Amino acid sequence: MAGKAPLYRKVAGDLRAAITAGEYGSGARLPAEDELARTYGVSRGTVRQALAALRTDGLVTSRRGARRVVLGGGARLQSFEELRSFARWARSQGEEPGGRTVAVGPGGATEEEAYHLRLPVGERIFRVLRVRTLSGSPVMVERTTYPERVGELVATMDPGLASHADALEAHGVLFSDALHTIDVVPADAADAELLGCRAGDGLLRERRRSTDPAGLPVEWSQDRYLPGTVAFTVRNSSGSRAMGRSLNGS
Amino acid sequence: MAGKAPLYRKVAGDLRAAITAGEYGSGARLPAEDELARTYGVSRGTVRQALAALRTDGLVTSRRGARRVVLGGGARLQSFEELRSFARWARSQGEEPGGRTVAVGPGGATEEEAYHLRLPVGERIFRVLRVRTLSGSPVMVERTTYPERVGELVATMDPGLASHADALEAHGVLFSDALHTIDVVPADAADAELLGCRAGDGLLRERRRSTDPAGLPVEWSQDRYLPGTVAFTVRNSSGSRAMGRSLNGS
DNA sequence: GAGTGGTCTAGACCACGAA
DNA sequence: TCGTGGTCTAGACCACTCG
Repeated sequence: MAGKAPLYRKVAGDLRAAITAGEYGSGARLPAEDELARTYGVSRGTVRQALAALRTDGLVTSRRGARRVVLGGGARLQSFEELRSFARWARSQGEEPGGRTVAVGPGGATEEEAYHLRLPVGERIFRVLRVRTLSGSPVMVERTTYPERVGELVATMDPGLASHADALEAHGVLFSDALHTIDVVPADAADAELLGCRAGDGLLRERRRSTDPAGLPVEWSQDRYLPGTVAFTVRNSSGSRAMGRSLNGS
Repeated sequence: MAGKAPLYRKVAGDLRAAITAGEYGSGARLPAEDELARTYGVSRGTVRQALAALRTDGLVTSRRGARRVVLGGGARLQSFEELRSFARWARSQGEEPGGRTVAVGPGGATEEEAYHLRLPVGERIFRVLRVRTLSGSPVMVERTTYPERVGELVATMDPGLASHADALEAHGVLFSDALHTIDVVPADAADAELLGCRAGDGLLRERRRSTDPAGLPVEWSQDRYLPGTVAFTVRNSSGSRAMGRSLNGS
């Protein structure tokens, strides 16, 4: 099984397991690349590819001339998949994601929508307004705009569907890249009613445009989270960066 | 000059310039790797290393079997350096960063501080409270805890210094990795007074732990931004991720 | 000075996409 | 089917760290 996985992934997986199992100890030095290559019976290039992944995940450091150092395990990585889909992320956190589609329908693209979806103003698009819940409690209002070809699929979906992302992927809509902007915005009247907060309360806002491998926009979304429900986590390094989303644990 | 830069960086730079100059056009297909290798007179491996960087920056896609596609230029990348230091980021945005040190002094690590700095509770640490400004207006309150060896350097610095990061680096304190958590928190009385807002207003909070190449924590900070002043931007892809911080432009 | 990671090359085979 | 990106190898040299 898993015979399809590339070699470097297997090496990375083994190393990750060994590190999180504490076989090297936090702060310890990793074996040299040459030695790892011998140990795993692969070339040094493959080992380096595996280590690059661990570097991105913040598990090890790297510095020319010095051995790699194991960074404290602590926070685990959250993948692009988990970041992209509220439902997948929630499940990975052991929460039960839910949702209710408040409104869905076609319309003409506003200037903002047209800009983000790279369409002419007035082009036919689909808008979806949803309330997302964790264990039954509303935590987020999601306003998404889809280009026509994607929106037509979404419009036919079950209003109670937990994950649009899964369904879209099953229809061949691929998500490849996303650009997120995170800030604070006061709740408007609609937000207040849907989330059960007061108008004017500061909400955590995430705006997101996702594109497919060909660079075509597939979604433009504006999500507003109730304070204290989620936090976004970002890991970055000189040379590599990573991000995820986490439940608020404080 | 810059003869010291690795080859793949030069290739990446050339490609980046060509792309942002529109030489390929948004949505266009990039030349094949083999062709780029011939064009630049380097091996395919080097071209791939350059393209990996562009992929991380969200400038091009990649899919096995298909040519790479140029993604819309739009938002430019913000580097780890800009993300790490408020002052450097501000300057990169054409803003004039300022700051005022409200309080600084040694103390014993609280449980939270000890956890994040990986020290025993009660260990000697330094706390710094600063107000950061853009063009003279306060936009952020920064509460930072440093381990002793770093804090002693910070404590001797000019209270009006714009960039602690630059000064620390000059003293050999290296920042290599950082983990950020972003959420919303109501302003307390101190925040309200320092930022000139009302207590209870929602502030954008960024908590951050930075470590050096050896994995030793060098800083634990909690920053609170006035709403509407900054937004964090994150770019991620299946296979690579990036993040930055941006001025609020809405 | 020895060890180690960073860079680069040349070539190979495979999996997938598109014509 | 053919071109393309993804993976892997073997070996080389350099820049840097550390004892």
